[in-house]
Amino acid sequence: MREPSPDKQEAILETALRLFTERGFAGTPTSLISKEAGVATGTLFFYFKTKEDLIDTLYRRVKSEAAQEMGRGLDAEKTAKAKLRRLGRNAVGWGLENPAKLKFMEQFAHSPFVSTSAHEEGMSHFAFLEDLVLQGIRDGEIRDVEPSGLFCMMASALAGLIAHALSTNDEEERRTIIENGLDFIWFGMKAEGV
Amino acid sequence: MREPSPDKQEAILETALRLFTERGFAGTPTSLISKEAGVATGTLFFYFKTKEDLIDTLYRRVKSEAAQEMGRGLDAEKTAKAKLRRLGRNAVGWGLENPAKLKFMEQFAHSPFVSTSAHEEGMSHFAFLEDLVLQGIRDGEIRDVEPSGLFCMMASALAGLIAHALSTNDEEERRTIIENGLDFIWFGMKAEGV
DNA sequence: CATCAAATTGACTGACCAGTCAGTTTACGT
DNA sequence: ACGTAAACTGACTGGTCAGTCAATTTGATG
Repeated sequence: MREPSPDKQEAILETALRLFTERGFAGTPTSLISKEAGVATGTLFFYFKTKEDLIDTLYRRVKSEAAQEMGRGLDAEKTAKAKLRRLGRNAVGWGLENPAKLKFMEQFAHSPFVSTSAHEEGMSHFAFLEDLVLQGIRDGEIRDVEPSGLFCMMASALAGLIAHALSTNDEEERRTIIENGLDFIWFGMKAEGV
Repeated sequence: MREPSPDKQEAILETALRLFTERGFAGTPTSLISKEAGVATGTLFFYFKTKEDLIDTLYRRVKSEAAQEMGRGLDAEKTAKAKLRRLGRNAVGWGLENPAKLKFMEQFAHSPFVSTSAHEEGMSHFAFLEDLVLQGIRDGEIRDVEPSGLFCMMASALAGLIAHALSTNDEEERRTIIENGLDFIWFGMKAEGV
């Protein structure tokens, strides 16, 4: 017998991530992925039933990694304000360090040819955020409105912030962009008079 | 002689918009577009040099229409706050009435296979927004930070708001989502103590 | 070492698709 | 009503690509 090689599968996933962000889903043939990953065409289809399966798997991984990274250290903070700031900083930090993964996720999220199930599964990783906001409302720190709306605004604002922060290479300027962006989000959420 | 028929070109553009949002760029063959538009394959390539040319043309149109719609009636408002509220309402209104065009633009914006030139040209339509924010800062209504950052946050927050507003059919709930969302954006931008 | 099942290979296939082009139709000027 | 140039047609082509499969290699196990 012989065990499946995690190396090969890993190489395929890594190569696919890079190529997808460089050339899009439709623009990267599986033949190119396997070639650049140093495996045969058949091997790719041994590890992934179809091209879509490969994309889905990649999405699940990246999304789960992102969620984990963003939640890091949130428990150490006491106030909702501090938690959110930490979350925002984590998110921006992750996005800056993994621009390829970020781009992949954006592309995936807006592509009409991917399964809804993967989308929904991806969202489940962010359940802890819902709690965070609810707790913040209960404590009077966050404006008492429909939490899913706040969550949604925050998420898209964060995505915009990361994209904008990525557009400069000046370290100082970038820091300013991030701080201003996090302020924007916090002022948008906080209860009046806090 | 014979003049080009605006009807045919229009039919192609409309059909392409619908199919692109339903199936993505890569998922819609030109043959299907021409078939559903009721013209021959060759006619599509008579009006548009390539498939990419068709997509670009569509983008330019939609973006320009969106910008015009969003700027509607802004001059009538006096304060930056009122202008922004009006802008936000216009944007959400447009997005709700033209979900296909919105989806198309999102897909386009995140697709790696479209020309950068079209992107940049598209942005030029929104130049008036820059002025709006600058004026607001001068008047002390808006927080005095890098305007492009504010602009960026506002744009992505608006996109998120529209997407969220589209997710419900309950008229009352939708109104609430929009008002809360616009509040989020305004609180994120306004100067403290205004 | 021999065995065997799983991993791996890459040439191949059937489907699909952007774009072409030689021919046909249309409507306008004269 | 005729000539003509542009609009329009759709069968066709050259190329590409997802996925297959028969053959081969690999390595764990007895």
